[in-house]
Amino acid sequence: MKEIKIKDYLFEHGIRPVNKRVKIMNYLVSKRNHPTAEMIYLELVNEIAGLSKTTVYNTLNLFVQEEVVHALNIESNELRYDADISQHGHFKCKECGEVYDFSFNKDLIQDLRLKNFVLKDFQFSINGICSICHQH
Amino acid sequence: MKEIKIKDYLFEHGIRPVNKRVKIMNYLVSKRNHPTAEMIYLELVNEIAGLSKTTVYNTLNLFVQEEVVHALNIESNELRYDADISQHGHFKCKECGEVYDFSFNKDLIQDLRLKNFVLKDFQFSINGICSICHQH
DNA sequence: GTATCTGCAAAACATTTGCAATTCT
DNA sequence: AGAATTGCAAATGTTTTGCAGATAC
Repeated sequence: MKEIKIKDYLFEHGIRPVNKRVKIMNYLVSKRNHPTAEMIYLELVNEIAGLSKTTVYNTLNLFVQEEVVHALNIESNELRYDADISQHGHFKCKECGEVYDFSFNKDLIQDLRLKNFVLKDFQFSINGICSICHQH
Repeated sequence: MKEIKIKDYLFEHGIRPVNKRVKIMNYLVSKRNHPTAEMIYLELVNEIAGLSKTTVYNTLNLFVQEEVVHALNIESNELRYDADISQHGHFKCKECGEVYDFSFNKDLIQDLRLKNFVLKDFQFSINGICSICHQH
Protein backbone atom coordinates (compact mmCIF):
# COMPACT_ATOMS: atom_id res chain seq x y z
CA MET A 1 0.00 0.00 0.00
CA LYS A 2 1.34 3.41 -1.00
CA GLU A 3 1.61 6.20 1.55
CA ILE A 4 -1.07 8.16 -0.27
CA LYS A 5 -3.43 5.22 0.17
CA ILE A 6 -2.55 5.03 3.84
CA LYS A 7 -3.35 8.71 4.18
CA ASP A 8 -6.81 8.05 2.78
CA TYR A 9 -7.25 4.98 4.92
CA LEU A 10 -6.45 6.87 8.11
CA PHE A 11 -8.62 9.81 7.09
CA GLU A 12 -11.57 7.50 6.42
CA HIS A 13 -11.22 6.18 9.94
CA GLY A 14 -11.30 9.61 11.54
CA ILE A 15 -7.56 9.91 12.07
CA ARG A 16 -5.84 13.06 10.88
CA PRO A 17 -3.12 11.70 8.64
CA VAL A 18 -0.17 13.69 9.91
CA ASN A 19 3.22 12.64 8.69
CA LYS A 20 4.42 10.58 11.63
CA ARG A 21 1.17 8.66 11.79
CA VAL A 22 1.36 7.81 8.12
CA LYS A 23 4.94 6.61 8.54
CA ILE A 24 4.05 4.45 11.53
CA MET A 25 1.01 2.97 9.78
CA ASN A 26 3.08 2.37 6.69
CA TYR A 27 5.63 0.51 8.78
CA LEU A 28 2.94 -1.72 10.31
CA VAL A 29 1.26 -2.43 6.99
CA SER A 30 4.40 -3.12 5.00
CA LYS A 31 6.38 -5.10 7.58
CA ARG A 32 3.53 -7.12 9.09
CA ASN A 33 5.94 -8.21 11.79
CA HIS A 34 3.78 -7.67 14.88
CA PRO A 35 6.25 -5.22 16.40
CA THR A 36 6.37 -3.76 19.90
CA ALA A 37 6.32 0.02 20.39
CA GLU A 38 10.04 -0.20 21.09
CA MET A 39 10.72 -1.97 17.79
CA ILE A 40 8.78 0.64 15.84
CA TYR A 41 10.61 3.45 17.59
CA LEU A 42 14.05 1.96 16.96
CA GLU A 43 13.31 1.30 13.29
CA LEU A 44 11.84 4.71 12.54
CA VAL A 45 13.86 7.08 14.73
CA ASN A 46 16.53 7.36 12.05
CA GLU A 47 14.05 7.83 9.24
CA ILE A 48 11.83 10.34 11.00
CA ALA A 49 13.74 13.31 12.37
CA GLY A 50 13.13 13.81 16.08
CA LEU A 51 10.65 10.99 16.61
CA SER A 52 9.98 10.28 20.27
CA LYS A 53 8.75 7.19 21.99
CA THR A 54 5.83 9.16 23.39
CA THR A 55 4.62 9.83 19.87
CA VAL A 56 4.88 6.16 18.99
CA TYR A 57 2.78 5.31 22.02
CA ASN A 58 0.30 8.14 21.36
CA THR A 59 -0.09 7.05 17.76
CA LEU A 60 -0.50 3.37 18.52
CA ASN A 61 -3.08 4.09 21.20
CA LEU A 62 -4.99 6.26 18.76
CA PHE A 63 -4.86 3.52 16.11
CA VAL A 64 -6.15 0.94 18.59
CA GLN A 65 -8.91 3.26 19.77
CA GLU A 66 -10.02 3.99 16.21
CA GLU A 67 -9.78 0.26 15.50
CA VAL A 68 -7.37 0.34 12.59
CA VAL A 69 -4.81 -1.67 14.59
CA HIS A 70 -5.09 -4.49 17.11
CA ALA A 71 -2.99 -4.66 20.27
CA LEU A 72 -1.81 -8.21 20.91
CA ASN A 73 -1.20 -9.77 24.32
CA ILE A 74 1.02 -12.51 23.02
CA GLU A 75 3.52 -12.16 25.82
CA SER A 76 2.77 -10.66 29.21
CA ASN A 77 5.62 -8.19 29.36
CA GLU A 78 5.04 -6.43 26.06
CA LEU A 79 2.27 -5.32 23.76
CA ARG A 80 2.57 -5.99 20.05
CA TYR A 81 0.66 -4.28 17.26
CA ASP A 82 -0.96 -5.64 14.13
CA ALA A 83 -2.49 -3.65 11.26
CA ASP A 84 -4.24 -6.80 10.05
CA ILE A 85 -7.53 -6.48 11.89
CA SER A 86 -9.17 -9.53 10.37
CA GLN A 87 -9.83 -12.34 12.83
CA HIS A 88 -6.78 -14.56 13.23
CA GLY A 89 -4.53 -16.05 15.86
CA HIS A 90 -0.82 -15.74 16.57
CA PHE A 91 1.80 -18.40 17.08
CA LYS A 92 5.05 -17.39 18.76
CA CYS A 93 8.07 -19.69 18.50
CA LYS A 94 9.87 -20.15 21.83
CA GLU A 95 13.14 -20.73 19.97
CA CYS A 96 13.44 -17.99 17.38
CA GLY A 97 10.80 -15.59 18.67
CA GLU A 98 9.12 -15.29 15.28
CA VAL A 99 5.37 -14.61 15.28
CA TYR A 100 3.21 -16.40 12.69
CA ASP A 101 -0.43 -15.81 11.84
CA PHE A 102 -2.98 -18.58 11.71
CA SER A 103 -6.67 -18.72 11.04
CA PHE A 104 -9.33 -20.34 13.18
CA ASN A 105 -13.04 -20.86 13.03
CA LYS A 106 -14.83 -19.21 15.92
CA ASP A 107 -18.01 -21.08 15.15
CA LEU A 108 -16.38 -24.12 16.69
CA ILE A 109 -16.61 -22.55 20.12
CA GLN A 110 -19.68 -24.26 21.42
CA ASP A 111 -19.95 -23.78 25.12
CA LEU A 112 -23.29 -23.29 26.76
CA ARG A 113 -21.60 -21.14 29.38
CA LEU A 114 -21.29 -18.45 26.69
CA LYS A 115 -24.99 -18.54 25.80
CA ASN A 116 -26.30 -14.97 25.38
CA PHE A 117 -22.79 -13.52 25.70
CA VAL A 118 -21.68 -10.88 23.21
CA LEU A 119 -18.26 -11.92 21.95
CA LYS A 120 -16.28 -8.92 20.81
CA ASP A 121 -12.50 -9.23 20.63
CA PHE A 122 -10.69 -12.53 20.15
CA GLN A 123 -7.12 -13.08 21.25
CA PHE A 124 -5.86 -16.52 20.39
CA SER A 125 -2.16 -17.10 20.97
CA ILE A 126 -0.21 -20.31 20.90
CA ASN A 127 3.41 -20.81 21.62
CA GLY A 128 5.65 -23.75 20.84
CA ILE A 129 8.26 -24.58 18.24
CA CYS A 130 7.95 -23.53 14.61
CA SER A 131 8.66 -25.96 11.77
CA ILE A 132 12.02 -24.40 10.95
CA CYS A 133 13.35 -24.63 14.52
CA HIS A 134 11.82 -28.09 14.90
CA GLN A 135 14.06 -29.56 12.19
CA HIS A 136 17.15 -28.94 14.31
CA MET B 1 -9.68 -30.16 47.91
CA LYS B 2 -8.39 -30.36 51.47
CA GLU B 3 -5.08 -28.76 52.40
CA ILE B 4 -3.58 -32.17 53.04
CA LYS B 5 -4.44 -33.15 49.46
CA ILE B 6 -2.88 -29.93 48.21
CA LYS B 7 0.28 -30.76 50.14
CA ASP B 8 0.48 -34.09 48.35
CA TYR B 9 -0.32 -32.50 45.01
CA LEU B 10 2.47 -29.95 45.33
CA PHE B 11 4.91 -32.58 46.57
CA GLU B 12 4.14 -34.85 43.61
CA HIS B 13 5.02 -31.98 41.32
CA GLY B 14 8.40 -31.36 42.90
CA ILE B 15 7.32 -28.40 45.01
CA ARG B 16 8.19 -28.42 48.71
CA PRO B 17 4.81 -27.88 50.32
CA VAL B 18 5.72 -25.17 52.79
CA ASN B 19 2.87 -23.49 54.55
CA LYS B 20 2.55 -20.33 52.49
CA ARG B 21 2.63 -22.25 49.25
CA VAL B 22 -0.13 -24.56 50.44
CA LYS B 23 -2.24 -21.58 51.45
CA ILE B 24 -1.73 -19.85 48.10
CA MET B 25 -2.48 -23.01 46.14
CA ASN B 26 -5.52 -23.62 48.31
CA TYR B 27 -6.74 -20.12 47.52
CA LEU B 28 -6.34 -20.67 43.78
CA VAL B 29 -8.01 -24.07 43.84
CA SER B 30 -10.93 -23.14 46.04
CA LYS B 31 -11.72 -19.69 44.64
CA ARG B 32 -11.12 -20.41 40.92
CA ASN B 33 -11.40 -16.67 40.33
CA HIS B 34 -8.35 -16.12 38.09
CA PRO B 35 -6.78 -13.64 40.52
CA THR B 36 -3.86 -11.31 40.01
CA ALA B 37 -0.87 -11.50 42.36
CA GLU B 38 -2.18 -8.35 44.00
CA MET B 39 -5.59 -9.93 44.66
CA ILE B 40 -4.00 -13.00 46.23
CA TYR B 41 -1.79 -10.85 48.41
CA LEU B 42 -4.65 -8.66 49.63
CA GLU B 43 -6.86 -11.64 50.41
CA LEU B 44 -4.25 -13.66 52.24
CA VAL B 45 -2.18 -11.03 54.04
CA ASN B 46 -4.63 -11.03 56.96
CA GLU B 47 -4.83 -14.79 57.15
CA ILE B 48 -1.10 -15.47 56.83
CA ALA B 49 0.94 -13.52 59.35
CA GLY B 50 3.67 -11.46 57.69
CA LEU B 51 3.01 -12.48 54.12
CA SER B 52 4.84 -10.34 51.59
CA LYS B 53 4.13 -9.61 47.98
CA THR B 54 7.54 -10.95 47.05
CA THR B 55 6.55 -14.35 48.41
CA VAL B 56 3.33 -14.29 46.43
CA TYR B 57 5.31 -13.58 43.26
CA ASN B 58 7.99 -16.15 44.09
CA THR B 59 5.37 -18.78 44.75
CA LEU B 60 3.33 -18.06 41.63
CA ASN B 61 6.45 -18.12 39.47
CA LEU B 62 7.41 -21.46 40.96
CA PHE B 63 3.92 -22.85 40.34
CA VAL B 64 4.01 -21.70 36.71
CA GLN B 65 7.49 -23.14 36.21
CA GLU B 66 6.47 -26.49 37.68
CA GLU B 67 3.32 -26.34 35.58
CA VAL B 68 0.72 -26.66 38.31
CA VAL B 69 -0.65 -23.19 37.49
CA HIS B 70 -1.14 -21.29 34.24
CA ALA B 71 -0.37 -17.59 33.89
CA LEU B 72 -3.04 -15.85 31.84
CA ASN B 73 -2.48 -12.85 29.55
CA ILE B 74 -6.11 -11.82 29.56
CA GLU B 75 -5.32 -8.15 29.96
CA SER B 76 -2.03 -6.54 29.04
CA ASN B 77 -1.39 -4.72 32.28
CA GLU B 78 -1.73 -7.65 34.66
CA LEU B 79 -1.07 -11.35 34.87
CA ARG B 80 -3.76 -13.61 36.25
CA TYR B 81 -3.32 -17.11 37.60
CA ASP B 82 -5.35 -20.27 37.15
CA ALA B 83 -4.92 -23.60 38.94
CA ASP B 84 -7.10 -25.28 36.31
CA ILE B 85 -4.46 -26.39 33.85
CA SER B 86 -6.81 -28.23 31.50
CA GLN B 87 -7.16 -26.63 28.07
CA HIS B 88 -9.81 -23.91 28.13
CA GLY B 89 -10.34 -20.29 27.18
CA HIS B 90 -11.28 -17.20 29.16
CA PHE B 91 -13.97 -14.65 28.56
CA LYS B 92 -13.70 -11.30 30.32
CA CYS B 93 -16.71 -9.03 30.54
CA LYS B 94 -15.94 -5.40 29.72
CA GLU B 95 -18.74 -4.26 32.02
CA CYS B 96 -18.39 -6.19 35.24
CA GLY B 97 -14.85 -7.48 34.83
CA GLU B 98 -15.84 -11.05 35.64
CA VAL B 99 -13.78 -13.82 34.00
CA TYR B 100 -15.60 -16.91 32.76
CA ASP B 101 -14.13 -20.17 31.49
CA PHE B 102 -15.14 -21.73 28.23
CA SER B 103 -14.09 -24.86 26.44
CA PHE B 104 -12.86 -25.08 22.90
CA ASN B 105 -11.69 -27.81 20.63
CA LYS B 106 -8.33 -27.32 19.06
CA ASP B 107 -9.68 -28.69 15.82
CA LEU B 108 -10.94 -25.18 15.22
CA ILE B 109 -7.40 -24.42 14.15
CA GLN B 110 -7.11 -25.57 10.58
CA ASP B 111 -4.26 -23.76 9.01
CA LEU B 112 -1.61 -25.25 6.78
CA ARG B 113 0.78 -22.54 7.92
CA LEU B 114 1.09 -24.44 11.20
CA LYS B 115 2.03 -27.72 9.51
CA ASN B 116 4.92 -29.35 11.39
CA PHE B 117 4.68 -26.80 14.20
CA VAL B 118 4.73 -28.05 17.78
CA LEU B 119 1.85 -26.36 19.56
CA LYS B 120 2.51 -26.13 23.27
CA ASP B 121 0.58 -23.51 25.26
CA PHE B 122 -2.80 -22.17 24.21
CA GLN B 123 -4.10 -18.80 25.35
CA PHE B 124 -7.55 -18.07 24.07
CA SER B 125 -9.22 -14.96 25.47
CA ILE B 126 -12.37 -13.25 24.38
CA ASN B 127 -13.83 -10.09 25.73
CA GLY B 128 -17.27 -8.65 25.32
CA ILE B 129 -20.44 -8.46 27.41
CA CYS B 130 -21.60 -11.32 29.60
CA SER B 131 -25.22 -12.46 29.62
CA ILE B 132 -25.96 -10.81 32.96
CA CYS B 133 -24.69 -7.38 31.92
CA HIS B 134 -26.30 -7.78 28.51
CA GLN B 135 -29.80 -7.84 30.00
CA HIS B 136 -29.41 -4.26 31.19
C1' DG C 1 23.41 -28.03 60.04
C1' DT C 2 22.68 -26.82 55.63
C1' DA C 3 19.87 -25.74 51.94
C1' DT C 4 15.78 -23.37 51.12
C1' DC C 5 12.56 -19.77 51.80
C1' DT C 6 11.20 -15.07 53.02
C1' DG C 7 10.80 -10.03 52.97
C1' DC C 8 12.53 -5.56 52.58
C1' DA C 9 14.14 -2.05 49.71
C1' DA C 10 15.75 -0.95 45.41
C1' DA C 11 15.81 -1.82 40.51
C1' DA C 12 13.92 -2.75 36.16
C1' DC C 13 10.76 -2.17 32.53
C1' DA C 14 6.90 -0.86 29.69
C1' DT C 15 3.56 2.47 29.47
C1' DT C 16 1.13 6.85 30.81
C1' DT C 17 0.69 11.63 32.10
C1' DG C 18 1.38 16.79 32.68
C1' DC C 19 2.54 20.44 30.40
C1' DA C 20 5.03 23.73 27.56
C1' DA C 21 6.60 24.23 22.91
C1' DT C 22 5.71 23.31 18.22
C1' DT C 23 3.22 22.38 14.13
C1' DC C 24 -0.71 21.87 11.17
C1' DT C 25 -4.64 23.62 8.43
C1' DA D 1 -5.29 32.17 15.06
C1' DG D 2 -6.82 28.14 17.10
C1' DA D 3 -6.78 23.38 17.66
C1' DA D 4 -4.19 19.33 17.45
C1' DT D 5 0.24 17.12 17.94
C1' DT D 6 4.70 16.44 19.88
C1' DG D 7 8.45 15.50 23.24
C1' DC D 8 10.66 15.85 27.48
C1' DA D 9 10.84 14.50 32.13
C1' DA D 10 8.51 12.65 35.78
C1' DA D 11 5.10 9.43 37.44
C1' DT D 12 2.86 4.95 37.50
C1' DG D 13 2.20 0.15 38.17
C1' DT D 14 3.65 -4.46 37.88
C1' DT D 15 7.14 -7.67 38.35
C1' DT D 16 12.06 -8.85 39.39
C1' DT D 17 16.36 -8.85 41.93
C1' DG D 18 20.03 -8.70 45.66
C1' DC D 19 20.86 -9.95 49.86
C1' DA D 20 20.64 -10.65 54.91
C1' DG D 21 17.99 -12.97 58.25
C1' DA D 22 14.63 -16.61 59.32
C1' DT D 23 12.88 -21.22 58.75
C1' DA D 24 12.32 -26.06 57.40
C1' DC D 25 13.60 -30.84 57.36
